[in-house]
Amino acid sequence: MAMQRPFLHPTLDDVTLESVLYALADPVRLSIVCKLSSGNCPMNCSSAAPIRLPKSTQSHHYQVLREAGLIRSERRGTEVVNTLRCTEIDAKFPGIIPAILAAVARGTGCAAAVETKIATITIAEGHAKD
Amino acid sequence: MAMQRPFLHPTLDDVTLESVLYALADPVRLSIVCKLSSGNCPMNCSSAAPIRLPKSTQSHHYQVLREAGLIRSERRGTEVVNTLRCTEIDAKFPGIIPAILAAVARGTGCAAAVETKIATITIAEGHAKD
DNA sequence: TTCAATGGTTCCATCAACATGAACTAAACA
DNA sequence: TGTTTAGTTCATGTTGATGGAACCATTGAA
Repeated sequence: MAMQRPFLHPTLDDVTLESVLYALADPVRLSIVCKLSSGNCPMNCSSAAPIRLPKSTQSHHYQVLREAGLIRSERRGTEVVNTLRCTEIDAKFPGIIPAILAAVARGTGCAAAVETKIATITIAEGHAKD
Repeated sequence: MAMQRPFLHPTLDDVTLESVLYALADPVRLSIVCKLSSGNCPMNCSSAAPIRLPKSTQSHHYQVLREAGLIRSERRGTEVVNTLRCTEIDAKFPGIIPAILAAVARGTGCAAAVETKIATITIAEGHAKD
């Protein structure tokens, strides 16, 4: 049985500012990074992503984050655990990640809204089924 | 004769972290912001954009920067002068813009490569004509 | 006034990249 | 050998970047 394709992580040299900014410019991905950052420990994909997000969409977002150099992914049995590469990134681009996370934490960034929005949709669907 | 359509600038409240990051995630736009920042004075579109960039492309990028809240544009006769709204943005999202500009200034960001790339193309075209 | 030059904008087509639903796969375990 | 779990891959509609062509407003000269 063929081994599953391994994950590719860019070296720090290959990480570009543009890719990092691009990866963080999406509310879902920003929310994932925030959750990984607040958890401070490896998290599998489902637990770090907003609830009720299609798996394919999750997989895509993790790929973007991984290829931008923001996270490191490792297989553990059936699941994939992800950790932030914040320390490395902060060594190359000092201050950027902390400033962004701080903005989100203050509520001026709207990553929190993703959870709220999805919760709202969930509620609306629940009502629709009534 | 009809007045030219006025520019629309978002209020600081309407500026989102995601839009700001998205706008800065493009090498051309990042290069424009750097040039405006280093100049520290209003600059018209052509002088802030990388050389040899088609006018329609410039126009598009200025629109994205304007709608993200990063620049303010005003008509002065036949030209449009642009200024950074860094002070405002920095009040809402402290530290982000300075950290990004610092990364570019150190050469770890690749916005400078835009000019280099275009200069290379220009040289190559020059050679081709020989 | 009329006319050309300047500096941008708008429209359009093209091509690449992203988001997501449907179908598929590897690993773990009964 | 099922069956469940957790992600991946494929196919497709949507969006964004790019750049050529045509257009518009302002300025300055004849």
